[in-house]
This record gives sequence, C-alpha cells and structure tokens, in this order.
Amino acid sequence: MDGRLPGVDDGSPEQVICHVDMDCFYAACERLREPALDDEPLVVGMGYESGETHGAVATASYEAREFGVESAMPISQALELLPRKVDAVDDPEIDPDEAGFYRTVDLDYYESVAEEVKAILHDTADTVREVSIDEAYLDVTETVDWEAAAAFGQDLKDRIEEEVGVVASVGVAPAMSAAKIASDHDKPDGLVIVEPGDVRDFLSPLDVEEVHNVGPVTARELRSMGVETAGDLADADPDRIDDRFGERGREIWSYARGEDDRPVEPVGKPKSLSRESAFTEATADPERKRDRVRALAGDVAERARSKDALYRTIGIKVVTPPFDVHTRAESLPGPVEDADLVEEVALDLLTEFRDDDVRKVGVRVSNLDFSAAQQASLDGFEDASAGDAGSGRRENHSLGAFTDGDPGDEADDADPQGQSSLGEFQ
DNA sequence: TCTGGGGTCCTAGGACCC
DNA sequence: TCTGGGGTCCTAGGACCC
Repeated sequence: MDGRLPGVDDGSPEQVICHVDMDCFYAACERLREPALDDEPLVVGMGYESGETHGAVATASYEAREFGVESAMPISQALELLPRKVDAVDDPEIDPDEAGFYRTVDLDYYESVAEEVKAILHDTADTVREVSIDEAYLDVTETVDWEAAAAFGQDLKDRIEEEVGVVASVGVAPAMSAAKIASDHDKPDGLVIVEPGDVRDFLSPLDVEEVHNVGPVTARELRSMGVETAGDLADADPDRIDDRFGERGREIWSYARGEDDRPVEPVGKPKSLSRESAFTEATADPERKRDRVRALAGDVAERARSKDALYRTIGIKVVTPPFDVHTRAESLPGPVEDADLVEEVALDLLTEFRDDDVRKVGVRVSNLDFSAAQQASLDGFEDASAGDAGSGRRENHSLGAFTDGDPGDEADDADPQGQSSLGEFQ
C-alpha cells in the first residue's frame, strides 16, 4: 500500500495539496528587522499612526493574543487590553510587564519578505496559487505521495525558516478546503497531514464556522438550524442547505464532507482595483469628502496605469454611520485609461452624499481590460495610444497586427489568453 | 467597541431587446 | 390591452476571505 488509490492512473485524480500559511506574518516581518521585539507582545495596526488610537489590528503576536487582542479589533480596544509599553514610562497606572509594542503596517517591506517565501514555493512546486501575501496552495500530486507528505512538509517549513527567517504552518490534504483547515489546525509552527481516508473524521468535530465560505452570518443561521459542527453540516440534508443558501449551500456542504475537486490554479489578472480611506471621525463637510475622493481617484488611476489596465466602470463607496455601506457605479461605452475621468465620475457620484455624515470613502475601477497591454507586448512595441486614450471609446481594437489581416474573427475579442493569464503574477 | 483596506463572488431587480 | 418567454447588461447590496 503506497497510500495512493489505484484510480490515480485511470483519470480519477487523487490530489495531494499543500497549504502554506505564515504565522502572524506582519508581526514576524517586524521582528525580522527589529529582533528586540522577539517574544514581546506585538500589535501591527492598519490605519494606525504611532501614538494614535485609531485603526484596526492587522496582526497580533501570540504574546499579544494572551491579553485578548485579536485580529480586526479596533486599536482603541486593543490598547485597553494591552497598553503601549512606551506609555508606561509616564503612567504609573501601567505595569510594564502588562504592556506591549505597537507598529504600523508597512506593506512594502512585508511584500519584499513575501517574495523570498514565494520564490521557495515556486521552487518547490510547479503549480502554486498565491492567495494573499502570506498564504498559498501548492499542487504536489506529481511529486509527493502520502508516505512522503510529512517529510515534504517539514522540509518546506525548515527551508522557509532557515532562508527567510519566518515561520510557516503547513497542511497537506487531498483537497484545497481540507488542506487549508489542516494548516490552521496546529498553528503556530504547525504541520498536519490529512490522508484521503481520514478527511471526514478530521473535519467532523470542527466548528461549522471553520468551513471555508462559512462566515459569521451563515454560521449563525446554520446554528439556528441545529448545525453546529462540520460533521453536522456534512450529515445534513443537502436540499435543506440548498434551499436556505442557494449555490453556496451546495459548496459548503461539500467542503464539510471533504469533497472539493477544485484544481490549484495560479491567480489571474485582477477584476477590479480600489482604494479606500476612513476619516478620523465622520464628517459632513463636502470639501473634505471631495478632497479625499480626488486623492483616491488619482491613486486608483495611477495603479491601473502601472498595471496596464483599462477600465470600463468607475465607482465609489461611501460608508455612513453607524456602518452603512453604499456603492454607486457608472459604466462607460468602452474601456479607457483616463485619470481625469476617474476623478470626474467619482466626484459626480459623490454628489448624492453631499450632505451626509460620512466615515469612509472609496474609489474603484472595474470591468478591467488588459488586452491592449497584451497586444502591445505581443507586437513588440509600446502601445502609444494607451497613454492618452482620453475620454473616448477604445473598444474593439483590432488584432490584425498578429492575426495577419483577419478582421472578421470577432470571437478574438474574448481572447482566451487574456482571461486565464499565462501564469504570471502581479 | 465607535470598525482598516484590498479583494472575489453571488443575488436580485430593472431596462432593454427579440 | 394585458399577455408570453428568453436573454443580456447594469447597478446595488451582501457575504466572505485575508
């Protein structure tokens, strides 16, 4: 028995999937360049400025979690649980032993560390799906069998720790959904192998909210139906789950049973690009709102330009107290690259909220089109018109340059190569 | 406890077309 | 003169993920 099912050769694939998840990645990065933070309670805050109380917790080290600090928690709340160590100097109320360190998110630096980790992953497996800065799936079906899975996972962990200096948790299972749960199961520094025959037993006792795509809302509703664990969900009547949750119902039901045949695929081109920003406190001042939207529009347009993305839809997001999210969007006749237009449309959409109290605004471009850039690179020269597409329509640019004059083929507009990316990453 | 920022996908309703 | 059905595109909202 080599751990592989006999069916592996006759077209019924038994996948071997590895999920890699960095432990407290932002905090680990901060410690990499500031080793004095090792073993200290450490909170990395987003939208947080040193000395301030605004923002939210992006990552809390395990030492900080001991104090009750959690991810996504408001910094103000984290500070009540875990005061800043620097404040203990002037404040006799604060016990320095019950205090911690706070740092601001520095994504550029974390990206640079992540690059080193990703290089190891790509060196380890041919097929890698980078889910986020600190997480990836590897398909190692061709190179790892179940007997070797534990050694493989340990080697990968060792390599990441030795070469980069951060710690990863690793899960290996026959499906993406199970592998993800496995990597999370013994965090930090975890290594969990779930062989094909053990998946149901492994998942069964877990809280239903641990199933991928089951969030707080769905979990609450499932509990009200008497479904508390993944095992309960796996045993539930699928029609009942379907009725309640539609398309997603069948999905979470399958995941709870360990049934998930999604292939590991590299992430393609983005579908939208956005920037958003919160005010320190809600404001009704129209000029402040407009100024912020102008700045965000400029950022988004610049980011799209740098990625050679044309866009056909421009939208805004407005959050009003207590936390009501409103979105407005407008589609253009054809894809453009035009920073002035992004600003103009965004400001126009904002007028509806001119007099409202607003705590956060955002700008987004979607309906992205990368074909112009692709054609430019295929043609081997710069697409001179991409820089000044203006407010005009630039749809249906012909592909004649390399189809050698066959303008009748409208189907080329769908450009399959453009859809599924060629395995390149942002 | 007054809640950051960047994404994806799904659903539902309305406009419009044939 | 209220009577079908199918399809697409667009907008808005919501749930979820990291």
